[in-house]
Amino acid sequence: MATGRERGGSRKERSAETEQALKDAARRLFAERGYLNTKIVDITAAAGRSAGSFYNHFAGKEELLQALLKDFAAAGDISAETSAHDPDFTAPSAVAFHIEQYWRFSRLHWPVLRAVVQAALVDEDFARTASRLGTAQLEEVVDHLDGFEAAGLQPPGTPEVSVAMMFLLVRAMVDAVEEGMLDVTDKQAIEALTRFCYRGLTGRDY
Amino acid sequence: MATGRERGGSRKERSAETEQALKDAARRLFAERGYLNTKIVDITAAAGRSAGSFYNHFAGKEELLQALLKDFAAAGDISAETSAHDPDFTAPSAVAFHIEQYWRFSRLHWPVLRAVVQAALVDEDFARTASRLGTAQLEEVVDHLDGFEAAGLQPPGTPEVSVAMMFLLVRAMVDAVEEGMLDVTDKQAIEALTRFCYRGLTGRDY
DNA sequence: TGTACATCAGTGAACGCGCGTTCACTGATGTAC
DNA sequence: TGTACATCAGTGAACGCGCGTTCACTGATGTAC
Repeated sequence: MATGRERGGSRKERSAETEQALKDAARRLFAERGYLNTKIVDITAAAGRSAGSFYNHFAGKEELLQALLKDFAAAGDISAETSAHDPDFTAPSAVAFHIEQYWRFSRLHWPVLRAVVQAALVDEDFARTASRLGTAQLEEVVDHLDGFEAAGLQPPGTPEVSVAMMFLLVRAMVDAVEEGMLDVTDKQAIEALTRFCYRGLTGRDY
Repeated sequence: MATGRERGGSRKERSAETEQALKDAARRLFAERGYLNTKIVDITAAAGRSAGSFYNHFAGKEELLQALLKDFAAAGDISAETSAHDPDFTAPSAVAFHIEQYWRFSRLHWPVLRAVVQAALVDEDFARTASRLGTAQLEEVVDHLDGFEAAGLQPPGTPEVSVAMMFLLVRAMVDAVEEGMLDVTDKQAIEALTRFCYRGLTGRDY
């Protein structure tokens, strides 16, 4: 008996099931031991399928990761919820909002984001993807400093650099927490980041 | 003719030359294409030696990287110059000093630091090393916030988290600059970081 | 509805590539006498 | 100082491991009539 016993339905259903099982297993293994340390047989084994089955669904590990990326882009939390918000960083609440959004987004998609960063070390295409992911938010947010001059505030550097520091810090912090180097709750992290960044950007206390 | 023509001297000298050539080549290749993408034959070829020669000097790529780490630890700029300094972050100059130190250190040793991070993805031992490198500075510096209460200042989080944010940000910024994602001079970067961090830590303008 | 054939997801052993590592060999440097 | 032998850095072809990828095969689902 070659095909699954207890798995049901039509061919398409079973194929979709297997594909999903592979993606789930991959996401879990990527998170556990990293993209580079995860072998294809590890994925198929964890998904309860045979090695050969993998290639009915993906041309390779890279394509699987692309699929994971596509899934999370489809979820589209990046700019979706960020659409209706206060675009003026002179207000602490605006900074707080962006920090929290970006924090939650980064933690939620951490397994995939981390996998992309690791894949980028070895694969040209993912290097570009990673670079894009890193700078995507920047452009949408640079103009949030536009009100500074009128408010008599001076950002710590050029708008680009100032905003970049904010995002770099959040990402670095997520990494540190996920890697277990820093032991804080989400709430603590978000608060500390918000204060640090609001102060850092504006020069106002908070 | 097996051994080098134009390379001179005693056995020990020639051996030391080769070892140095391998280390130089490795450091260069690690910087160019990354630790994981650098094969042992790449190193030996770049050093103008044969593949087998490598193992007269190192048991593997990991041990070579350990040697590079040792070299840079021997240079010992980490705490050496940081010994005589102002340990009170209520003073902008103290923050500026630490930022600049850490910035220059990170950029100087960037090839090796980056290689260690990459090696950590695949090698348990380097994971520990990388973790240590990441937190080494923290402990030496947490007490620099001790004067805050007396000065009526409140850091953005616990002392650990506050100081961690500073170092994480500097490191993230070095990465961004080295990877070409951000285009700033050292001077610009150091100034922006100093203002951002001094403000972020103290809540004072600067 | 039943029968005969086609298609397709899945299987797992086998294949083969890339690369790390070994090893018999070379020729020069070091040592013994 | 000269000769004979030992040692050692370096060489590069060969070996072999790990892992990605293929492929002949199975058995179930889908289709034709």
